[in-house]
Amino acid sequence: MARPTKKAYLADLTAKKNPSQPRAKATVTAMLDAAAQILEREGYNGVTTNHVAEAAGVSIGSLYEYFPNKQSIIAAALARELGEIANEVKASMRTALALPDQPRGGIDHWMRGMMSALEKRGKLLRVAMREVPFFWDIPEARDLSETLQHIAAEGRQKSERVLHFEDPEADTYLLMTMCWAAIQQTVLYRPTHISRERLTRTLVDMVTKLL
Amino acid sequence: MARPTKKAYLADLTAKKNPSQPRAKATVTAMLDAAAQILEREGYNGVTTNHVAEAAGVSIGSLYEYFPNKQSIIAAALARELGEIANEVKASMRTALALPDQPRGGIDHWMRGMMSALEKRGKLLRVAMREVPFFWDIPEARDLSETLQHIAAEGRQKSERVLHFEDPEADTYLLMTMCWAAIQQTVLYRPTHISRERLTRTLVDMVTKLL
DNA sequence: ACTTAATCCGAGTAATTGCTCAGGTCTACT
DNA sequence: AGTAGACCTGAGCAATTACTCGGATTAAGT
Repeated sequence: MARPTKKAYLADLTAKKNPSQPRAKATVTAMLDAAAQILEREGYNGVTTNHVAEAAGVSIGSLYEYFPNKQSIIAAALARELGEIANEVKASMRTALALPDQPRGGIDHWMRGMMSALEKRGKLLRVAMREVPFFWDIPEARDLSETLQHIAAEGRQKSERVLHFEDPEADTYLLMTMCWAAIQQTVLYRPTHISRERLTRTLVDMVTKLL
Repeated sequence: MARPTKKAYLADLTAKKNPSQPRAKATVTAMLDAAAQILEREGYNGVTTNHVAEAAGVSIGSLYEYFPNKQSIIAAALARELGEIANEVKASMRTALALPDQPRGGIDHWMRGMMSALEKRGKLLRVAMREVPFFWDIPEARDLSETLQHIAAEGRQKSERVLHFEDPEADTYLLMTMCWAAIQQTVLYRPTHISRERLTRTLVDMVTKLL
């Protein structure tokens, strides 16, 4: 029945049915592409089911063949993107750890890795985090935060250095949080008068100094 | 004309008419209270004009006597809150600078000041920043960011200390951004396993160490 | 008391939009 | 060829909701 029933937040964000034939898989991909594109261009309230279907080149009925509701479509599109970010960040950490000139070189490489992973999807992420009410209910979004924490802990261990504060756990958490937040801030909400490059260097300096 | 006309983002967020009589002033206050309360409780998409009017104890017609559209009501409610935050943060900085035990004592006081200013309005701010599409178009929101930067620059000057990096301007900007982001993170999106107090101490430690 | 303007009312309207359903078409498999 | 089921269609329903407008009520100024 028509509109979302009052409290629409707890709607299930999971898929309804899985496409088995290749034709259907292509259709679903097209749907996710369309959803992401419209979300990025028009904002959350600009995403309408009819619009998504049209942009994907399918009919509304087909949308609801694979997704139980509008939110699950958006959630799926974002989940896909978030998964890729997580992979890139992980890969970036791996190569960073293999680098000489530790810890500075590693940190530098990693920071830039995180930045570029976010930057590629800057517009979409900005909208997602600013406007999508259930963004943090998407499992992949929570996962990304956790992944970052794990990576940070791992990196600290492997490079065999420790923060010279009282409590390594809290310190790592906070440092990671701060770096991630600063990167988000600079990449997603572009600062005006200071160049990206200078910020990166300063950030690396700070972290290095704290280790 | 019913619904918002296609692209609703550039709608004017300014008030329509100013209340002159005290009765009207009370009415407008009630409207803003209602808007804030509903936004906090129901989320952005839960805010409907009829609902706001009802909660404020007035009729819809009266709403549109003072606001040109729905968005301007929410914007006004948030602007009021943001202004108060700015004031509290400024005040906190003033007393921080007057404290003995600089810089550590000052930083500690200031951090806690910012935290409590955010904490008082935690739920509302969380919704506002996560869901309100035009949040950063509200002048008071931009102002707050600028105010923070000014305060940081001022504080650095007055306490006559400098970051030992290459570029004081970028350093101050970034440090401020990071602190603010970390505070937002911890206050608005409560971290699970680490206590608020420990985070505060760690944050103060870090900043102190960097100065 | 009279006028004028400010303030308030609230039923109604026009547009929007998530989603259903009754049926079509295509694919895989026997 | 036949059939089961996967896949797709799209007109239309039902609910929602921002906003208008004609008029009532209250306050201010004289």
